Amino acid sequence: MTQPAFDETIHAPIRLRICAMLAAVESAEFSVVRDSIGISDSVLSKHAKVLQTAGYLDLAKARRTTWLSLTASGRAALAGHLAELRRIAALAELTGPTGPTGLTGPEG
Amino acid sequence: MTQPAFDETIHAPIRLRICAMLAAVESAEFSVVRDSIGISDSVLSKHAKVLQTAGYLDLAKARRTTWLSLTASGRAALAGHLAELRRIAALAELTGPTGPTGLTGPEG
DNA sequence: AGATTCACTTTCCATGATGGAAAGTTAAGC
DNA sequence: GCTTAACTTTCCATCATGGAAAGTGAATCT
Repeated sequence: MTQPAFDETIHAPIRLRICAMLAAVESAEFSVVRDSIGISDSVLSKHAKVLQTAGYLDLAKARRTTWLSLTASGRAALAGHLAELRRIAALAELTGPTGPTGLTGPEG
Repeated sequence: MTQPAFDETIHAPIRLRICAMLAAVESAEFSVVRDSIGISDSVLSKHAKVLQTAGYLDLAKARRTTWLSLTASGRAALAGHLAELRRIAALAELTGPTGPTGLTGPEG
């Protein structure tokens, strides 16, 4: 199974949204992704290129539209990153103060 | 209950770790946080200041050590951010390709 | 008391990310 | 051939981030 691994390429806010969105589908149109996330052409284009360069995204041009899809590697990296986020979040969700370490402050 | 809200201040990798770590306890020593996360003095000091300026972190000096603790506002912001991350992640976890929108690519 | 150490804090500096705007590119349509 | 649609690149300005080193102030030592 997927092991937790923090991935800075995926972590960036916009790229995290792009990846999460694409994870649920086989592929999506450039314009749909752009509008769903609410960013400009140039910004999506640039972030898509970063993901593509990392081997996480595939850009397929069909006629006039470009279809974006995660590669197997991209899906794996996203899964790993989400696992790591859950791991980090789990620390925080031991229901607040006075957790497992029992650390207390100066006035404790 | 906490509503999902993406928080850029918290999202930065190191600050996310700091917040998640502090969420589980009442407070922790500067040096413990620094070593747990594996960063330098100056980096923790600077990130702590960012969180403090945002009203999320409290710095209390007791004798020689500084204790870090999340403020109520910080806990709320972290909870909101984690909720948003879960929301985003949920999109990705509808078990991969061929999700709810049924979008398919050029060869579909 | 003065020197030293500890535990951070700030400054300095260099690099890399990020975004908006505008210009550039290319296939498709008229 | 000219225009349009749909991106891609470039240009530019700003901000974030980190390491190294200098600075600060409260202990502790001699």
